[in-house]
Amino acid sequence: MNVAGPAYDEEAVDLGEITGSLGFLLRMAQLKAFDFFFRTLDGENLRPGEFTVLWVINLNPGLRQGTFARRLKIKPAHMTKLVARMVDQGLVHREIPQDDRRSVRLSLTEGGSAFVARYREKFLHLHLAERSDLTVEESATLIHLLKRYAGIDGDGPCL
Amino acid sequence: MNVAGPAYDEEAVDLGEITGSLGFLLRMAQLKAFDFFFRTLDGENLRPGEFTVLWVINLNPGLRQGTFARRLKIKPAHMTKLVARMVDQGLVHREIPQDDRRSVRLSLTEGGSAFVARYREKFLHLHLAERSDLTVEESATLIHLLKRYAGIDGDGPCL
DNA sequence: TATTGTTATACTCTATAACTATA
DNA sequence: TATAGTTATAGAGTATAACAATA
Repeated sequence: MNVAGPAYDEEAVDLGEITGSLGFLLRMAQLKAFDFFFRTLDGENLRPGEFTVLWVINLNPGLRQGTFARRLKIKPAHMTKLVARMVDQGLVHREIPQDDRRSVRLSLTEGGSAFVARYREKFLHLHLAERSDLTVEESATLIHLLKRYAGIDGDGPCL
Repeated sequence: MNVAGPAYDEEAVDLGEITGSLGFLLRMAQLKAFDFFFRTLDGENLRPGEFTVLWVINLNPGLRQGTFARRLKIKPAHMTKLVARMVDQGLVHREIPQDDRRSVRLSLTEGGSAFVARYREKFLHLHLAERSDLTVEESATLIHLLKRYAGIDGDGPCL
């Protein structure tokens, strides 16, 4: 059972068929991606989830809070806290429209736009770093298949 | 009430270049995979992370707690709580070896083995369900690329 | 009555540091 | 001193339900 493995002092751990589990692999891959993220943006006051929200508001100013939340699969209660924090940081502007005063429409402040602009390059550059061990073609395939699986853009009914 | 169609009343949200971000896609994919998981195992007292730990202990009985934790990228403090819970549930057995009494060696109890055996099929069957929208070939490619990216099994130094 | 968002609570996972008991 | 694991604390993310204001 004991083949000459890579780590002599570390006991070898057989993962068995669980390596065929998409859920397991997604978790391990996400840990690696986050590792890249935080290593690259070390010291910056920036978290992946928050930047994504700012990014999408920047591209779609004036849409309702719930619309953003559903699209990014963020729960309403969590979205409230996220938005409140960003408002406190002076990045996001909330507006209650007269035609439906239950709703909240979101847009970025000048500071918010500047924030997105400032980190845009780092964020996009990160995509290359994330792919490190794969070839350019393999990366493109991985991105494509993940989009398909997650139902983003592509063909399906992408609510 | 709103019947047919991909929601005409829902405002369209442009995600822009962030759909090329591996981190973003991994998060969206993981949400979908977890959704499958909990829908398939609805009502069962089973969480993906916990089952994975039991699974790996079952395949490698007697290894040290820290070895399992490092391999599954679980932090020591969290691992302690996970193991304590499983011991309380009568699934896991802890043993302090005489040659190094700082360490803890883990194995499954009879109940633990039975637990893994009982859910094994559901867990493996889930892998097929997870892939739903992709062809068999695409699924295999996705699994392969994720393994490569995450550094699991394959070629690299898989600590 | 239904919907939009908020508040409150709780639990999981993560991060960190201080601690123990061994080595 | 260093290591294996524990304890304690804090924060983010998620889930849920009850709630207010509005439709």
